[in-house]
Amino acid sequence: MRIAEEGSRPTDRRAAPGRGTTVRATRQGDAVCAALTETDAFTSAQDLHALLRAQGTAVGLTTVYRHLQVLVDRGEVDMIRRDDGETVYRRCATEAHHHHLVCRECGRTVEIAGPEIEQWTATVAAAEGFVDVAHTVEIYGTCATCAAAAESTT
Amino acid sequence: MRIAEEGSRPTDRRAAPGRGTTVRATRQGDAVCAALTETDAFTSAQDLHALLRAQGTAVGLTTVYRHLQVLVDRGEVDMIRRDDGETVYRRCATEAHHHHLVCRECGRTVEIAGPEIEQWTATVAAAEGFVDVAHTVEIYGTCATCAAAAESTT
DNA sequence: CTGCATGCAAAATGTTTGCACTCTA
DNA sequence: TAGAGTGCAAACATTTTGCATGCAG
Repeated sequence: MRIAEEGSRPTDRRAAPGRGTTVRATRQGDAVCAALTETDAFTSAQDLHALLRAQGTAVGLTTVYRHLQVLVDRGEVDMIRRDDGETVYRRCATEAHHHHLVCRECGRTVEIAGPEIEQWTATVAAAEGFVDVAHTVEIYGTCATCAAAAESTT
Repeated sequence: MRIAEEGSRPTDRRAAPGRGTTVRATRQGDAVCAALTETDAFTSAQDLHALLRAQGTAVGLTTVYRHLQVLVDRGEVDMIRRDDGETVYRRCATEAHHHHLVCRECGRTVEIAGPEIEQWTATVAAAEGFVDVAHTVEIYGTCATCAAAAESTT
């Protein structure tokens, strides 16, 4: 069993809290942040890159990845791995622990808090003697809008 | 937003129910099944391949992937995507819907049923107007054994 | 001016596919 | 013997890294 080695590298740099990506304000950094703020859906680095490019803001794919990574490390952005393997990112309203209800059509996402779930996972894990517990809970479905659209098409 | 295209290809072939991988019994197919049955942990195709090879059973990596895919399609094997991107497989006791409590050290897994979770996700999704709902719930932690081992090492 | 940030090209992963060959039924 | 199964090599897709250059502070 392989465990991803967590880099304890000196990424201790912290920029002006509130805005910004890394220590410096750059056109690219702002662009990534902006693009991420504008969309409500979980977006992949590739899509984000294409989006920026189409929008006229030229940013290297590498740079997009790097900024996303920093934002995730900083907890400003949520990251989940889609079933097809792509990693998707989203700027969530709360930095507190929460889960997502994602529309599999349009990607629109609703943040949900579930005290009962936290409780349940903790209980279950404890019952089996597990410690240092974490969990992933994501709900996928079709939102009302997309369902209606599909309906009218059919 | 890209949705993985579900192959509705003519994989309608069904072998003797109970054992087997595909329609024919082969050394490789049996080996993959056996290896999967022997371990209690979620295992990646790569690890499974290495395992078989080390064990003396030469099987191509491609073949391992193909058998795993078939087994998953058939519902005989559970598949989840690890955080680091690798897809891991496991033969579960029940083919019914359930979740997993996975030890992040040794990979040992406990299958858990959570009626309250099913209930909760359905309720939450419905409240937001989502239909055709599915969910993923996995709990990760360190099992008692591994925790004890870590303890004595420290 | 200093050195963080950028981005191209190339490497690394993990997984899938084309195709000729093998072996089961 | 027919064709499912196998496996090598190559294609793929996504993400990461090396390195020379550019720009913010």
